[in-house]
Amino acid sequence: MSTIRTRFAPSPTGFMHVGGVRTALFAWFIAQQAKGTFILRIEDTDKVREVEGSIAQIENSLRWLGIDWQEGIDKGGEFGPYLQSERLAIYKEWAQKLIDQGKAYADPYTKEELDAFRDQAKAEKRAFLFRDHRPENPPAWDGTQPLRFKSDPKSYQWHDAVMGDLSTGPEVVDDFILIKSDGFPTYNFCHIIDDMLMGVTHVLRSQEFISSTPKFLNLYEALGIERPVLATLPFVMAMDGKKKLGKRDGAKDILEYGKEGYLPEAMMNFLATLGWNDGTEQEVFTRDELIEKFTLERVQKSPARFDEQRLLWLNGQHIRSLSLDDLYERVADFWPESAASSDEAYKKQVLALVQDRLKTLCDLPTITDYFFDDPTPNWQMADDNKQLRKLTREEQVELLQTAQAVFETSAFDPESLQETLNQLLETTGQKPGILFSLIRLAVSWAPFSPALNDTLATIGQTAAIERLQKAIETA
RNA sequence: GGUCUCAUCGUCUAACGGUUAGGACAUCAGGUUCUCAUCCUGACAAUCGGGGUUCGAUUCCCCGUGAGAUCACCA
Repeated sequence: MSTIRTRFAPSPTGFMHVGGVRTALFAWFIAQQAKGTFILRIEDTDKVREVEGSIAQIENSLRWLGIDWQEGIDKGGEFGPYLQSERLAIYKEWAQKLIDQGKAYADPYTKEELDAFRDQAKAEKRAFLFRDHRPENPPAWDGTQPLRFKSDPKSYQWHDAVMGDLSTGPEVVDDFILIKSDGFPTYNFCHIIDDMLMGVTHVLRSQEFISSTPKFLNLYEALGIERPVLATLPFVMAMDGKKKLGKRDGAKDILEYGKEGYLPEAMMNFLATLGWNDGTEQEVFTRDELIEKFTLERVQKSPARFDEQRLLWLNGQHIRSLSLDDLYERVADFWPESAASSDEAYKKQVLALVQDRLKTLCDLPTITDYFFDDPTPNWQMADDNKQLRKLTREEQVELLQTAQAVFETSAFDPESLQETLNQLLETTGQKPGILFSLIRLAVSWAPFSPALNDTLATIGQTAAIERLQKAIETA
C-alpha cells in the first residue's frame, strides 16, 4: 500500500480555468502512479468571494477531464469533512494550542492603525512587518479580533520538487493572520492544518505561493509537524503578452473546451506537456502513459504559454486515434440537425469518412451536412474553380449528363465507383481536375469533401443521380 | 521600493561540460490520379548581454538586462 496522498484544494470562486486544472492534474498524476490517494478539498473560507454553484462546477470540470478523487465532499473519507467551513472547530482547537504555547496573539489594531503603520513603512522605504508592532500586552483573544501567528523569524533554505533549492532571509517571515475576525481561518493557516490532518504527503501549488512558503515553514515548526514534499508549478501564461493566464485575461472555463469539441484526453495531453516532457520525443500521450511517466522533476521551471494551435493539433491526433464506435459516442451532440432522421449505421459510415478531417467535434456539421440533406446548387462555385472555368456551362452540363447515365448502370460500392470514374475519364477525355471536381460539386455543393468515390457511395445511387439531375436543371 | 523566481527557434521543448544545438506546433514548398483533411518529404527558424572557471560552456560562477511573483482580515 502506498502512502502517497495528494490533494487539490480550490476555492469555490467561479469556474475552473486551465491553470487550476493543470495543478489538479499533476497532483492526480502523482497519486495515481503511486496507487495513492487524491483528495478534493474545498477551501471556502472567504465568504465574500464565494460564487454559488462553483463546487459542482469544479467537480464537473475534473470529471470531464477524467480526474477522479478518492476522498471529497461527495465521496466522504476518513479525514473529512472536506469542506473547510465545516472544520471551523478544528482550526479553533489548533489555534488554541498555539495561543497556549504563546505562539499566537490577538491583533488589537484597527484597520486605520494598521494602514498608518504601512504608510509609515512605505515612507521610510522599507518593508512593512507586522512583528515590528507586536503589542506588548495583547488582549485575550475573544474571537472578535484577528488572531495572529507569533512568528520566529529566521533564514530558510528548502527543497522544492520542481524549482530545486530555494532560500530566503528572515525578513519575509512575519506575523500573519491565522483566524480572521469573522471567525474563519486564513488559507495560510487552515491549509496547513488540513494537509497535516489529512495526511497529505505532496503539496503542489502554483508559483504565486513561492514567496509565502517561508511563512508556512515557520508555522510547520511552531506546530511541530513534519512538512510535506513541496512542489511549485510555474504559471500557464496567456498566448499574447506575458501575463499569467487568468480569468480577466480571457482564460476560459475548462468545460467550454468540451462544448467546443475538444476531447478531454487531448486537453489532458496538452496540459501535461505544457511544462513537462518525458525526455523522449514523444508528443502524443494517452492518459495511462501520462500517469506512468509523469515526474515532478521533469516539470519546467519557467512559465509556458497556452498555445491553442498545439491544443488543436493534439485534438486532431486524439480524434484520429479513437475507434469508430468510440468516436460515434463522443459526437452524439455534434451532428447537424439534418442528421436527426438518419440511422446509426449511416451516420457511422459518414463519420468514418470524415474522421481524418475533424480538428474539433464542432467541425462535424459543416463537413457532413450534405450527406444528410440535399444541398442547394450554387453554380458560382463552379465559376470560381480555376479548372472548371475553362469549360462553358454547356460543356459542364454535357459532362454531368454523361456521368449521370453511367451512374444509372454502375455498381455503387467505392471500388466499383472508382473503376466507373476511371472509365469516365477515358471516355470523356477529361482530366480528374475537371471531371471529378465537377461531379463532386454537383453532388455536394461543398468547398471540400472526402474522396469522390467514397462520397458517391455514401450518398447512394438514387440520391447521387437525383442531385446530378438537379444540378443540370439549375445550370 | 524590499524579497524571491525564471531565461534555448514565433510557441512547447531536448541536449553526463565535448552534438552540424535535436524534436514537435505554427508557417512556407513539394508528393499522395479532384477539393479539404490525414499521411510523407523538404525549407525557414534559437542558446538575452558581458565577464570569468575550463583544453572546451546552452550547461558551472559573477554582474547586468528582461520577464514574472509576492509584500491582504484572497486564496
